[in-house]
Amino acid sequence: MTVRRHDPDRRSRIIDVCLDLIAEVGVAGVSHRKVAAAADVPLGSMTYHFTGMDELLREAFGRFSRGVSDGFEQRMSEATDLTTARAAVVEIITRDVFGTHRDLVLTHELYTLAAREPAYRELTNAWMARSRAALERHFDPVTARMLDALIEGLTIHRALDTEAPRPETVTEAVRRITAAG
Amino acid sequence: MTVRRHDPDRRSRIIDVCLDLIAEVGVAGVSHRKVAAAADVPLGSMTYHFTGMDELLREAFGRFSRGVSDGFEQRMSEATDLTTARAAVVEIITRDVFGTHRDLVLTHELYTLAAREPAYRELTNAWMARSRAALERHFDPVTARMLDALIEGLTIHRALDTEAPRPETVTEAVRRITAAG
DNA sequence: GGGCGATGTGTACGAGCGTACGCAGAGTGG
DNA sequence: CCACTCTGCGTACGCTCGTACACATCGCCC
Repeated sequence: MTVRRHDPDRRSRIIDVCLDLIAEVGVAGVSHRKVAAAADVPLGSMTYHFTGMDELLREAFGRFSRGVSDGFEQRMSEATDLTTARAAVVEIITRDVFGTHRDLVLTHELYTLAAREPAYRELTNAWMARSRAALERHFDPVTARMLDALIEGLTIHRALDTEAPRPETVTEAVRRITAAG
Repeated sequence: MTVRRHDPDRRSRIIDVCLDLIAEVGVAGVSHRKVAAAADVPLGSMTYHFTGMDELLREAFGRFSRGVSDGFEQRMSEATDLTTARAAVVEIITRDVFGTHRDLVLTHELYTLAAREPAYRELTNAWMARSRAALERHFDPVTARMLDALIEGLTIHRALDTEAPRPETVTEAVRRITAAG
């Protein structure tokens, strides 16, 4: 009948496609059938590779948050002193994190899940812990914590507000937070 | 047959119940039928009072965001000088905004919708504009903007992180941001 | 009192969903 | 070349969904 396709990356590809689909239509709009169609795999593959929608979602968001964290750490590891560290934070806010609409949407979808279900909160916890750790390479723990929150807030407002904060505002905010107490 | 119940607040009650339901099971889990059952109205009332799910959701989140904004303005209007204004902001972060789990979840659900659909972004825009205006009663526009973002970030982290930022951290962050440039 | 809009409701239909499950077919040991 | 196993797939079932629509009931005006 149909050619039995032997691609060992199928499971992984399903996860990627699932993320794309979530970004497009939201967690609410995702179904086994749609993912299967988008990934060009038979419906049966869904139940074969994943015990259910929940497992798929958790793996997808795990992959996503790890990816964002990687970028964050990368960016911070390139800084060598206070000045470059500050600049790195500004870069993260204004370019990295939600550089793409996809990332923005996915982040909020994850937060929404995390707000309701503890299982997903483990993902956000790990994510935030890694962010803070990366920031603590250059700032004291308390400042790192504030910075992390500031990054979060500015990025969200940049995305959800019509008039985004101007670059100078971001730079100034980072300066104030990182100014020695 | 069934007693025709004449309550003129039915439409309004449906909206309230819808918000509760969203908080409980998420936008994804809400359906006409569930709302109808929870509000104790016949299924037909749904289509009678609302053209569709979208209208219901938009009205519900409109009511919600207006309510939160009201609280925000209230709190800020009580401040009289820099010290009390700072304290008010701290209060907002640590107690008001997402004092209840319900508010937290609803906010994220709204953000998620806003991230994808412009129609809902109008709600978040208005919300943020009002927040900023309230802050500008006590702070210059640029500082107000930063503060708004900081409030956002700290509140989210307070909700989605296992180890919430300590109260002193919040106070200190507000102090740094509002310190004269 | 009787007719008639307006208001509100019950029901039925078709679409889309997750999941279970029987079965095809490739690989392998004899 | 056969038999058996294990990977992977197609299909069908039962359910929930949004929506349309025919109909009941109320208040009002003549």
